[in-house]
Amino acid sequence: MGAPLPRDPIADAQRNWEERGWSDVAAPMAAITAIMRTQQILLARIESILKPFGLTFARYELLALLSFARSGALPMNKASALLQVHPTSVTNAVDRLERAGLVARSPHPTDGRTTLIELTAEGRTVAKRATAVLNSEVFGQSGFDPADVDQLIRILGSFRRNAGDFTG
Amino acid sequence: MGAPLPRDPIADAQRNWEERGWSDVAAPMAAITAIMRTQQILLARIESILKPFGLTFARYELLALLSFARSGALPMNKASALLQVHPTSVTNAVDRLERAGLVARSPHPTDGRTTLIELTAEGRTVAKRATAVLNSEVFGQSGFDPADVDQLIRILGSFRRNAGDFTG
DNA sequence: TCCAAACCCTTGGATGTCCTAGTATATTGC
DNA sequence: GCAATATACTAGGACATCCAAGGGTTTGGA
Repeated sequence: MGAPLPRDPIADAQRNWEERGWSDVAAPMAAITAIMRTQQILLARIESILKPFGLTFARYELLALLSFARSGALPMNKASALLQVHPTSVTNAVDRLERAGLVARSPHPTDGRTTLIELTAEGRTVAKRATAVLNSEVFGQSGFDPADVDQLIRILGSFRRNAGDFTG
Repeated sequence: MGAPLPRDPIADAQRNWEERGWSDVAAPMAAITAIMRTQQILLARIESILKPFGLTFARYELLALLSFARSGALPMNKASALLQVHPTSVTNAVDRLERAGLVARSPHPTDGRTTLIELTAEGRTVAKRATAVLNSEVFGQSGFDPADVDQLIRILGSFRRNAGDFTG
């Protein structure tokens, strides 16, 4: 977006917090703000990698999820739950993926309320290729030290559990 | 959004990656996905706290930034650089904050291209109140262990530096 | 001096997310 | 068996983010 700043703006914010007498919450504020910014950076990287495939991260996540489903199909509400996004976001993603010919909607055999999303052959191919590039270009060059990756998984996993994402 | 899942969907994804022979990138994939999800959770918490003030996180960040500026005013491009967002996002936020009477645009005294954003008296008051609630309700109850907060600041700070956010 | 290049902000368009409501189908309870 | 409640998906609206383009202002080199 722009040239690197001469100073870390989040560290500056943390100092500002401390100077105002909010030392007790300055560090968590900095950590949370850093998570926000890191997500933004990672998302931009991922989207730039997926752009040639005509995918966004939201659509890729859905494709990837379907590719791991035994039957290659999932009910919309299941996808919504597993991806932890609002049902309308799934509707949106499926609309676009369907128009691109990567997934297809089909009625649930026994529950008339439910719609199944199924990968098409092309969808499976695109998912595979996109994953390969993502693995080599993003996940394989995450910029995180291996030990730090473990720390992140542990810390954020604990946070997500406490936030009510899962119970396991 | 929904009830807690019986299993951690990100841990499942990591297992799926490993089973497909992508063990070398399974952990970074899980860590990155966890960052995405954590950001989503935190953003939702913050936005729900800010809603009564008529603010979103993007607008709050701009208000907070202005409240720490010596003169209480900043050029748009400076705000864009410090918040690390696209200039059009700042335009958008300023439009809404200005309509709400919390900031005011004024021409730069010497550079005709530049627009200064300035906090109004009400903007300063709202920023102060919103910060107080955010400190007590979010940052003060982040759900992160203090030691983990330090880890996050270190790990993500290093990542952001490597990503080109800052050089200091 | 003067025009091209650089810089600043805004407009318009595409996407994603959530919320609220509305329609259709299932399930439950009387 | 039928009405009330719950569940599943979709439509429309509000926001935020980014990109591409356009119009105005400054700067800098020929």
